[in-house]
Amino acid sequence: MEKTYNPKEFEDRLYKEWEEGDCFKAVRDDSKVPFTVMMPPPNITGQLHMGHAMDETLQDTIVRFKRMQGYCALWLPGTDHASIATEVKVVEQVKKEGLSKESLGREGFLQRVWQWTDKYNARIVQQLKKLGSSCDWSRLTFTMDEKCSKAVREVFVNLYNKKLIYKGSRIINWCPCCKTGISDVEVEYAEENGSFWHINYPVEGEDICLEVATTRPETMFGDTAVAVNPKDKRYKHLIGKNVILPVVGKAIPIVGDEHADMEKGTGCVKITPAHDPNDFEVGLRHNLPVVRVMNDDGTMNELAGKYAGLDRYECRKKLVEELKASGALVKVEPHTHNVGHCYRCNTTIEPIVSKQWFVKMEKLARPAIDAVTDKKVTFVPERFAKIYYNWMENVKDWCISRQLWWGHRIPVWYCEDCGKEICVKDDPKTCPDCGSKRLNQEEDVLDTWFSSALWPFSTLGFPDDTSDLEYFYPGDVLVTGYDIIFFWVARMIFSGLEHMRKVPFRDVLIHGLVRDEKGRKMSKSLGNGVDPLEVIDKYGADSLRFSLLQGVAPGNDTRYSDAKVEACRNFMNKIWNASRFVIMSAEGAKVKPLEEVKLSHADKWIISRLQSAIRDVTLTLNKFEFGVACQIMYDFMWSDFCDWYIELVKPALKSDDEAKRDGALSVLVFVLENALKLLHPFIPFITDEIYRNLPNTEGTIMTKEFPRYNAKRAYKKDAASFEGIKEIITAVRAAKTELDCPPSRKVSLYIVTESKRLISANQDSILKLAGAKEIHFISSPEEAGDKTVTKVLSVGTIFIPMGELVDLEKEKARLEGELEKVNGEIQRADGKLNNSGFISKAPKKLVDDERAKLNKYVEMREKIINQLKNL
RNA sequence: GGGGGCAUAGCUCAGUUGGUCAGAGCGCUUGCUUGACAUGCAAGAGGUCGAUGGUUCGAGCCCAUUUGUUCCCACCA
Repeated sequence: MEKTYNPKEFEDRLYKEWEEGDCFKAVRDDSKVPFTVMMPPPNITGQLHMGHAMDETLQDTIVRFKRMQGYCALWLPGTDHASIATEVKVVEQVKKEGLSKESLGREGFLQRVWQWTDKYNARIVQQLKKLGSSCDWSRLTFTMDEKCSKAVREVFVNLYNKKLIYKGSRIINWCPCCKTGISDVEVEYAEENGSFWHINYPVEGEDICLEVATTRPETMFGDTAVAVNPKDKRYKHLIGKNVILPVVGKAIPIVGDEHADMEKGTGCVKITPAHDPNDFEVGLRHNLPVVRVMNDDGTMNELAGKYAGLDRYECRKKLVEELKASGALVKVEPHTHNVGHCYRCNTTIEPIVSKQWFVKMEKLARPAIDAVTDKKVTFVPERFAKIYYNWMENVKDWCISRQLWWGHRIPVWYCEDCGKEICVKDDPKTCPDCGSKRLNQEEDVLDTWFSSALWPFSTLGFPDDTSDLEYFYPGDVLVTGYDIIFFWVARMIFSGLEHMRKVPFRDVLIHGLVRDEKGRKMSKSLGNGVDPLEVIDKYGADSLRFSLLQGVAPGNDTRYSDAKVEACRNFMNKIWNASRFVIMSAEGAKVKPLEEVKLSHADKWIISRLQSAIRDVTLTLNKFEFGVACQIMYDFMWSDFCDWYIELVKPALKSDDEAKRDGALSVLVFVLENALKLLHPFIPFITDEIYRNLPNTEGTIMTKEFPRYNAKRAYKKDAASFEGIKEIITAVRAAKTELDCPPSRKVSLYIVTESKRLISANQDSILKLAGAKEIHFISSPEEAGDKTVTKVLSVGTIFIPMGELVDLEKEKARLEGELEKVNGEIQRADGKLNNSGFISKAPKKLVDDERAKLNKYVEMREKIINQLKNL
């Protein structure tokens, strides 16, 4: 093995071996319990970013853990066609060649998108592999694959037949740039400085005007009423009369509607049903005509009269001028308001009435809410369930049609002859009513999330009753960020319930965002994104993975920093070197099973620590507490194993006693091998590379059994008593530092203790690690001489003669400090024990422990006081 | 307007049924070429856990109020 950890040397090689060895493949095995994770399919438009890196690392860790535990673990990968995002990109691309969607035609354009897909699909898969993702690539699914299309049609037709899908005129968010409707969740709001134009609408036949205010004056061409509140005394009497629309000169009615807020502005509202969601509702209540005055590209249509063909903002400018000139414009106020923007191109959204397809949500939402209340689906952390409820309980019908070309085309045909609407799974040849062959398919495609919603079962062969679907559905855990709970998680839950009659997964593990070093969201516009591949190139995939898990609380955002990855890389280096030491020491030695080894206190101690680590890592991983699990392994490897155990066994390794040497080595190898297995789900590459170099191993670590807690090997008592040895060593080291004594100077130790046997047995370790030359057991402090440094410990009291090296004043000060500390402890314990509430109500064990502590401290105090006297 | 999150050592953050929980990493101080590792070793300094009140024998941990900060949803004629 090389001297320093060099991940580049083995990461790609190992991944290839895993893949070629079919280690990721999940094949139905009825002797095993399935464990299913569906990868949230990354968009083919994107590169792998830190958010993916975190998402995939979490999933991979869970899956590797479960796989090693003996589950038939399936991690199914895939990619998403991302209809609008991809279409925008490809339009941009062909634009550079002077082409457009229209010039290419539907077929031609889609061909280009497929080319694009093939290229970038491969790229993202490659990137996922670099991370070490152990997914079953033989099942890689693209949301536009044949099997997904089949599922989409099945579901669409079923919902259509159940009347849960309908076509209707509604106000939708229209993006004039993408020329498609987008769903509410795809709209991003931002504060903008605009104006409030106050316009006078003269009342017909009266000498008064109603003043209305608007932020979008150009929509006045579509006004079909002015509303006032029916309770408003100022205007009540005018209800039923008409106002004259300025510029247009058309008479429109004054209606009474609650929507008009008496407190707000003048209390009069212009009603434009075709261009405002609230106005649309008002229009329905009063049976007002819906007059659309804008084209799909954001220009005004012929109803805008002389402004027809002008862009909406150009029209606004000119119209305002005209209103001003005619005196209709009362005033203009500056006004900041939230304006919706397209999440893809950031163009200002125009609410426009339009014919769209919708999924009726009411009936679907109820069971989906119940599934979470009934704990059939559990959000981790729990608080995200609230966000889910909040949305589900107020969910509106889902607009699923998009005026795009890239996506699943809506399976509805219209008969050119009799006008029949046909919705069927297989392309119809003739009209079932009139037999006509002149059928035209609906132009619109479906919202991307329509196919994503089916992901948990479309990937397994739905609607066919496949063996996989039966075995692997429902999934066990879905891992994703909190930003797509609405878009995706909610829709998968109700889709699973509706079409599979079962929830799609039991747990939803929600993680936070990976932010930049300053805590800002990583974004293209800020240019602060960190490329995971560059990080992997620099530090290795394991370091990146570990840094994304360690110290992160479930559901919380985390900051990326090079410093953190570097710290993790150092940990990898530590593991690497410790292993190198073990492997080098093992050369030529016999590694025996633990049963054949006589175990020392230190051996039992480290094995005991290992058992704790096994127990706690298993426990925390089952609860998805990755941050805690990482910390346990970090401390175990670095502190317990490297800093203590390896140092402790070095003498034995150099010993001439073969049995002793082989024994120590057997324990070293045993502990390391188990630790590597515990670490493998987090850091798969380095653990496997080392594992393959360990004696008596064969093949890859990833298919080995995850360690199980062994109570017999917990050695609780031995482990606890060995802590006393560590205490002595630490105390001597500290004494030297406190007195500026070089650590290399060997000192004599005098010990008053009742644990003589324990200390004798570990004499070599103490001498070596504490830097001592001899240990004398004495029965009274005087035997140590009069000038000593004293350490009062739970295993006994140690005295170190310091001769002239000792600064008496310094030692006195130290002891006084110590005395103060002990006094504090006594006071605390005393207080507790004098509290009758504590004595009577706290568990007996705690009270006893406290009493024991008090006794110990009182004893210590006496000893320290004695020592001070001696000085 | 509705709902969250966060506030713990100089910095970034852990702390999940209230009882060795006051922690880690980085940074800082002091000392170490201790034959796995200076991407290292040893010993340290550093925090009244945002504020106030409450529940409890006992509270970063539970409740109420409050301050600051941040996010999501809704609305904004």
